[in-house]
Amino acid sequence: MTENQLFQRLQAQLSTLIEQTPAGQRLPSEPDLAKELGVSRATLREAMRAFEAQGQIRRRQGVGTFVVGAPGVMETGLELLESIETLAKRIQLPVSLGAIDINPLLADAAQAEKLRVAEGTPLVEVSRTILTADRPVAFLIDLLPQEYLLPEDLQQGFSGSVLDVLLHRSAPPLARSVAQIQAVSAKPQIAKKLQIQRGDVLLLLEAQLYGADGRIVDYSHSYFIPGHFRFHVVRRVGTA
Amino acid sequence: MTENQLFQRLQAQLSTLIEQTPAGQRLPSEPDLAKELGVSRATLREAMRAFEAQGQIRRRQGVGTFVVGAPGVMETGLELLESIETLAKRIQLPVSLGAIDINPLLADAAQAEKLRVAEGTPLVEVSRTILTADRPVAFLIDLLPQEYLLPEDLQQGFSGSVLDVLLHRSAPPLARSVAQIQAVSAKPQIAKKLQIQRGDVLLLLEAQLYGADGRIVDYSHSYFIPGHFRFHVVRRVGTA
DNA sequence: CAGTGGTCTAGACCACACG
DNA sequence: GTGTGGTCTAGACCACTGA
Repeated sequence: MTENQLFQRLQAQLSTLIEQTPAGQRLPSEPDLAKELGVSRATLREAMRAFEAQGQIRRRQGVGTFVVGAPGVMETGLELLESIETLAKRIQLPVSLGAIDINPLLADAAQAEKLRVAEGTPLVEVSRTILTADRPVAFLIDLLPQEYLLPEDLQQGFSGSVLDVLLHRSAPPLARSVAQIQAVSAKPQIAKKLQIQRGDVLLLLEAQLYGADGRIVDYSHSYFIPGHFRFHVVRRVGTA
Repeated sequence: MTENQLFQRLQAQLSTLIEQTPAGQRLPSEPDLAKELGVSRATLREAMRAFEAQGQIRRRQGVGTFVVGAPGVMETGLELLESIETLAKRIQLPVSLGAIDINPLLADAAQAEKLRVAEGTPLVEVSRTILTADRPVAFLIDLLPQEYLLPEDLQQGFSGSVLDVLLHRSAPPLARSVAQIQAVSAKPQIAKKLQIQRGDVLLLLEAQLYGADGRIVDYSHSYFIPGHFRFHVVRRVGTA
C-alpha cells in the first residue's frame, strides 16, 4: 500500500484543521465536514474522538464542535496526598467547583466490603466535578462513614474537597492513602458528567485513605481527562 | 424512559454471555450475534469493545472471537523500579517474551531532547511485547544511547529487559527513575502490536531513568492493557 | 422552529486465517 | 474458497440548544 488507512489520513487532516482554528471558534458541522473531507459521518466522528478525549475540542449537542485553547496542565507527584483544590492553588491554576452531589445512604454489601464496615452502616457519598475554563476535567467520588463526616459538615464554606475537610479537622488522625492507578473507558454516566463521549479514555485513581488506627476513613474514585493532568512518581533503584 | 440506552442493555447481555462461555471457547460470529441480539453489527462491535479492552475477550481477524479466562493480575507498587520480568517472577506468574525488535539509530531532534544528548548521537531502540498465556499484555519501548548499551549486548541470554541488563551490570550507576502516568487511546501501530483495536484504552508509563551523575540513561514508554496489571502507590499524609 | 451532535441501521467491501 | 473480524458508507431518527 502506498497510503495508510483512511482513519490515519483523516486524523492528520483534522489535526491541521484544529491547529489552524482559533481557540473558541466553531468547526464546521459534522455533515459539512464529512462531505468536505470525502468520508462518511461515522468515520469522521471516530477520527474526531481522539481529539475530544485529549481535550483539544469540545462537542456540545445542539450547539456545535469548538476548538479548545491550550489547557493549563496540572502536574504533580503522587507521593504526597493532596486535594485537587490544594494542587491548583499551589501551581496557580484557576479551577472551580462544578456540580456537587451529597448523598447519605446505607452501606450495601459491596460498599461495606470496600470500607470494611458492617452492611447498613450510615455512609455519605460526595461526588463533584472540577472545572478549568468552564470545562469539566475531573470527576471525583468520595465514600465514607458518617462517623467521620456528616452531610451537615459540608454546608458552609465547603470548597468541595472532602480530603481538605478531613485534613484540616485533624480528626480522625490520618496515616496514609493507597491509590490504585488504572486506565478506563468512560461509562455513559461518567462521560455525561465530564461532557465527553462514552468510551473515551480516562485515568482513574481508586484510593483508600487509612486512619492512624488502620481503619479506612475514605474510599474514593477520581476520574481525570488526559491532557489536563500529569501525574508522576519517583521510583527508586535497588533491592530494598 | 423506562429503559436505558441500547448500548447499555447490550453490554449487560454480552456480560452474561461471556460469563456463561467457558474460557477459550469461541463466541458466535459477529453477524450471527448481531442478528440474535437484534442490533446492527456496528452497535454490537461498539459494545464488545469494552470487553476486549479489559482483556475478557480476544478478537482475531479471520478466526473468531474467543473468551479469555480470568487473567493473572500483576499487582505491584510503583515505588521500587523493577522490570516486568522480575515482577512476574516475584509473584510467580508465567510471562514470555513476544516479538522483540532491536534498532540502532541516530538521535533526531525530538529524541535528542528527551535524552538530553546531542542530535546525531548513536542510540539503540529496543521494543518488545510481553505475553501471558500467549496473549500480549504489554508493549515496551526503551531508547538509550549506545554509550550505555550496544546492540551486541543483547544477543546471548537476553531476557528482553533492558532494565535488568543495566541493573545487573552495575554500570553505569543508577540513581532513580521518574515515571509519568497517563491514560491513552491505542494508536493503530500500538494496537496492532497488542492485538487490540485502535482506540482501546491503555495505561502508559513514560519513564526517565537517571544515572548517579544526573544524566538520563534510558527513556522508555510502557503500554499496559488494563485488567492484567494493577499498579498502586502509597501517598503520605502531611505537609512535608 | 431549524440546526447541531448522539445513536443506530443495513449493507458493502476488504484483509486475514484455515482448510 | 469460505468464513471470520476490520473498515467504511449512506441514510435515518433522536435529543438537545438557541433563536
